[in-house]
Amino acid sequence: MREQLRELVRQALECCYADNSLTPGEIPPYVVEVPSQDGHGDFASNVAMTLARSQKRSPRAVAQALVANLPQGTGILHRVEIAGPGFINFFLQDAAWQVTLSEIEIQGADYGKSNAGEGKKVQVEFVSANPTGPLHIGHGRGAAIGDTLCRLLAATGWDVTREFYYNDAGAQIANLALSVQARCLGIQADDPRWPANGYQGEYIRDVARAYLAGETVEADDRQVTAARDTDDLDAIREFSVASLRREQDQDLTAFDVRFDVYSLESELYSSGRVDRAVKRMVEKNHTYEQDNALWLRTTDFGDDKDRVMRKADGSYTYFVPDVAYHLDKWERGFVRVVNEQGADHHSTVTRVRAGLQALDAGVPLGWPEYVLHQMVTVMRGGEEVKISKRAGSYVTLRDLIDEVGRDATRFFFVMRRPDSQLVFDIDLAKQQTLDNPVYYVQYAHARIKSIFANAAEKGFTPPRFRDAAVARLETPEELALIRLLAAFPETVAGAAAFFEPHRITGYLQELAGLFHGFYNKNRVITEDAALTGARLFLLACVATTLKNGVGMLGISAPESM
RNA sequence: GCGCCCGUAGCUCAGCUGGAUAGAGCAACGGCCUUCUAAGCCGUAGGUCAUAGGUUCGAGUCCUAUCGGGCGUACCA
Repeated sequence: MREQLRELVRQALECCYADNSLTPGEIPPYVVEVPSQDGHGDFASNVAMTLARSQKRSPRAVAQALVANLPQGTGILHRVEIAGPGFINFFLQDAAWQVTLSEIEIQGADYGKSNAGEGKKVQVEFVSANPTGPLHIGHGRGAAIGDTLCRLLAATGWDVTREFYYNDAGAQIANLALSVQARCLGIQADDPRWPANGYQGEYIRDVARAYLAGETVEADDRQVTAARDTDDLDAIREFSVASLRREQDQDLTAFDVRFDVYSLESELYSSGRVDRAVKRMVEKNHTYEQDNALWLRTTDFGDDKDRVMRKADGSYTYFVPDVAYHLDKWERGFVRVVNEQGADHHSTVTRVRAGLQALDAGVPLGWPEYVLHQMVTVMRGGEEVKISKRAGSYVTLRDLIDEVGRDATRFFFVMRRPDSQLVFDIDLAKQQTLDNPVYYVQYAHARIKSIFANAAEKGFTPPRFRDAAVARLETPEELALIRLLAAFPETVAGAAAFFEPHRITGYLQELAGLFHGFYNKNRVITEDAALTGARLFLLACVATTLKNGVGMLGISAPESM
């Protein structure tokens, strides 16, 4: 609907240029939007104000010319007015909205989808936790945002690959192996023989026990049987990594998050990709030697100082394999790559992009894209739940899922802009009342289903569009609902384009709110069969949209609650 | 010190990439209800958009500076 109006405005503008009622020129950037204020029409455009300057005429005069040239007989416009400083307000015929309801029926589970991606390949890397412990709250937010982004991108026509990257070989993993080995040998954390900076969590004991018992563990991307030999550090490492990867997989599965591809940092080295990338940067003259180290001139690409690539001891700094990894992503054909990470990794953004430019491989500026989420604070009983990884006791993702449920956890994690810090109120998330936004949204869906069940007992079923007297839908609540239903596809498109899942939770809360308001004010099942049918049809459209919306968040739409 | 993010109602947050009188939920206050889903519904009040400048027809939104919070800022990942 919005697009149709944009098109009408464009046609009017070209007519004005053609008959010289406006001085011919460019088509300026302009918007057609839903006004925030009731009484300003169904849609409004600022086009006249953006043209006023170049036309050297007042915005209202420009608007006059445009309105005079609006195409006639489209059957959707009721009236048009010029208001305020020069807005053009469009009032649509009620019948124009009926198209929306027809569309929802036709598209069903696909309503809300669009095709901006045109089937092009996008990769989303998220979570990417190293296998040194259970997933914590921060990973949970990343998992929820990343997975939702994948669903949104898929819904807007992208061919999405979900990828998980981790390190199974570095210093932290060696530390993990030593910690498990110590537990195997019965060494306690307060023992002088305990490894420096060893992992003290209870889960380390579990891994050690399983290793000694000769268990076999199977993760999504690897399977290992314990060698039971406490001297074989390599075997302990392999087993520990597999064990913790399996733990993470179980948590992610409980969260309904899955990956298509797992990538290992160690493979970047063993395959020679790291060396190849370094060699190429050297050949392209973006590096220099100084103080026994190899430096990348990242200042050529917007960094505030150059960065060391290869240390005096011959090993690479952390961003080098990251550059090699992203070159690999590029060579795999992803025209877009999105990295979802905690904001504490933001320093890598400039370096990885600089490294890719230094490779001169045709990678566009600003590739890859990043979504960095801020910290999560967990509140219970009005107090902050302290997270202490060192002590080995902290709120894990699994704890949260077990306590408040998958749906509520996911909803809360994506409810805020990734950019802003998030307060996770456990008490609110658990509440079975309408104060809880998840409950509020899901209950709207369940309530509609309940009404359908009630209607069925009285012999009513929701009709097909062609049999529904949709013209009978004329109360303010009904019209507001239809208008909001019509805005769902563009809301999804915006959320996907700007990587902002919270637009979906906001939309769903608003839609649920309008529905509950409608419900409280109007009876659905009445003696008036035609009106009852029309309302049942409307509610079927609301239910479809709610279900599609929560589906994009990976959340269920219960039939009853 | 430098970089990135944030600062909007008492609290938690929106504000659709510069538009009209800045919104929602909770809490507060006032009323109604016992009717398809259940303590629910309606209404009222609440603001110098951190501060000060700037850009322009128009700024919560863009620019500069300052203040406050978070995260980075190692030849750690």
